Amino acid sequence: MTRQSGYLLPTEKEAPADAEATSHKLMVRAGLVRQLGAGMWTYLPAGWRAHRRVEQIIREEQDAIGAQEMLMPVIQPADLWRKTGRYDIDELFKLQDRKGADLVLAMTHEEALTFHVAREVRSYRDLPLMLYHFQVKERDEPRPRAGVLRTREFIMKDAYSFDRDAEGLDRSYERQVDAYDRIFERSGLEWYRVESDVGMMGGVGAHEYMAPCAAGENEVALSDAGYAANVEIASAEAQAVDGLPEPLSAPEPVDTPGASTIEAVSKLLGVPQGALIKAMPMIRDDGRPLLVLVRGDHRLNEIKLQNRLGAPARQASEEEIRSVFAAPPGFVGPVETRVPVLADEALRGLSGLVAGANEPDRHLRGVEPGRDFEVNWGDVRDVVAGDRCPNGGTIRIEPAIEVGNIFKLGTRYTEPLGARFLDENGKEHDIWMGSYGIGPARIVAAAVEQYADDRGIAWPRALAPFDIHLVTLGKEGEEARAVADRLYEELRATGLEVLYDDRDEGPGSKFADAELLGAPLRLTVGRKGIEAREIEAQVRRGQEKRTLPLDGAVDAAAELWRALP
RNA sequence: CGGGCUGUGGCGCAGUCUGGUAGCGCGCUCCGUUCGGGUCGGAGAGGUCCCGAGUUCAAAUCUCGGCAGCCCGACCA
Repeated sequence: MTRQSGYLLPTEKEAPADAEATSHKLMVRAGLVRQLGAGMWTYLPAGWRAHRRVEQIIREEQDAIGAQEMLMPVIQPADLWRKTGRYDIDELFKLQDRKGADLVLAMTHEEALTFHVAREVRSYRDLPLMLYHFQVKERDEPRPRAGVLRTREFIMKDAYSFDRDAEGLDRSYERQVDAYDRIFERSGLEWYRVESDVGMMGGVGAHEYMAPCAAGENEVALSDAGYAANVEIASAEAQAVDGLPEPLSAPEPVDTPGASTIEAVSKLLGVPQGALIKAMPMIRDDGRPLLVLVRGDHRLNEIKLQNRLGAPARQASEEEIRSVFAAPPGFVGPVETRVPVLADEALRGLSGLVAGANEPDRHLRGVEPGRDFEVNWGDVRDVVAGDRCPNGGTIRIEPAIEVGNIFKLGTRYTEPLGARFLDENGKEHDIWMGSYGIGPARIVAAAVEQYADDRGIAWPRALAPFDIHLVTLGKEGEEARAVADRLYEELRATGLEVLYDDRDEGPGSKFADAELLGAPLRLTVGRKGIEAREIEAQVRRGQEKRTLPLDGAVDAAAELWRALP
């Protein structure tokens, strides 16, 4: 029953005062969602419709690659999480039952499913296996934000593959890549598949699916030549520095009183920032110090550094800089330092550089890595727009929202949870595992972000809560009302999802609400049109209007709808 | 976790500095009017001023403590 007169669709003229993101404002204004607390959101009927449409696309594509839908609990024994070493994650909600037993609210379901697989799968004959469910995830986010884009509770489709070896995992992973490509293609979103960091998940490979939009929390490095990677791991050739100083035969000191920042030194000495060596004193996880160098106009990428080192590292405190690095903060440099040096590739081959002198108010110029100090090399900087891709393209950087991610986990979870199988020779092996997540709410929000205009949402056809918004301007007893009533029934009979605005409102507010809610096609039945034996059709994207003959209007509308994006 | 901001009918806000009857717009109810782009007029309903303690004859307003929400950053499976 989707007559608007009886449907809970509370639209608002004004957005919540504290909303910033487009999707946050519009999803509230259009009556799709309401907030219950920080990072806690209720889906009202129309919003839940959009969510379910996304779910259904995902479900169909998962089923199509042989994944089997199931359901696992959110509340779980803490022991499982202790076994995989994830119990101490801050984002994990922890609680106790009345007996004092430790429980957690699951943030994903690797532990639970691997627990079951460890018990039910004994033989290579049981593999490969692909399972999934749609289930609430709970995460104690340090900072929920932007409406439904980052919440503490959300529904995720998470799928898990189980294979006998790495080759099997590769095949399962490729099947999910195909399924995900189809899911996002069908959703109508603009999207990229990008290489990504494996993060805390552990494992051996990962991709993220990104939907570009202004409210996105991630940055994606792209090139027209087809390169696509999360900036967290993106790699490219640095642009040359304009105006590098002439090389010197040996470093020479130069007074730089008070110039402890790249900008200050650059200005004081009249050299470009790219001619400076930015020296970052770091302390590795095992306590060993390390001096990391990047070009002055570049930024250190801590994820790439961590991957290069194989272990986390943090910035040294000022105290540690003085004691361990024997240098005043702001004037640290690689020449005659007492700690190992790791330099970014962008510094390779450069000379005539300026670096800290490890004494107060002084720098060295004419520095050349390799000649003036021993160095290990690594790619540890953020790429910047304009860098050259290995394949020839030029990097640009766009904000994007992560709408899906896929991981090759390997034996990260199966090993600690004892998920093993016997091969043909009766020999036992760990099962190889992959995990594949999608957040339907983010797909909904990304669609709102990508296609909104100044009047409201403009859904892609695949995700709209309603296919057609039928608006009657006729009052009870008028012909326009009777015609619209009939049209409503006939449209529904074709299988289209129709929202019928039969409210006793003026045309202005009905049109405004329809454009705010954003169904791809609006049909208007009014007295003027009836007299001319026609109804008006307006395509939401671009607001193009046309008239359809009243006779055969249902078929004409359905045909028009099918042609929409 | 660091920085900033905000809590006043359903929504958006004023009032707080300078203590003294709680206000405006939208929305809501009823009557009339209008009816292809948020009509117009009239009459109404609706508020623990986030919570607690304190100062005072008197607190939305001053003081102290707490809670909640938002934004930036850190963080983020």
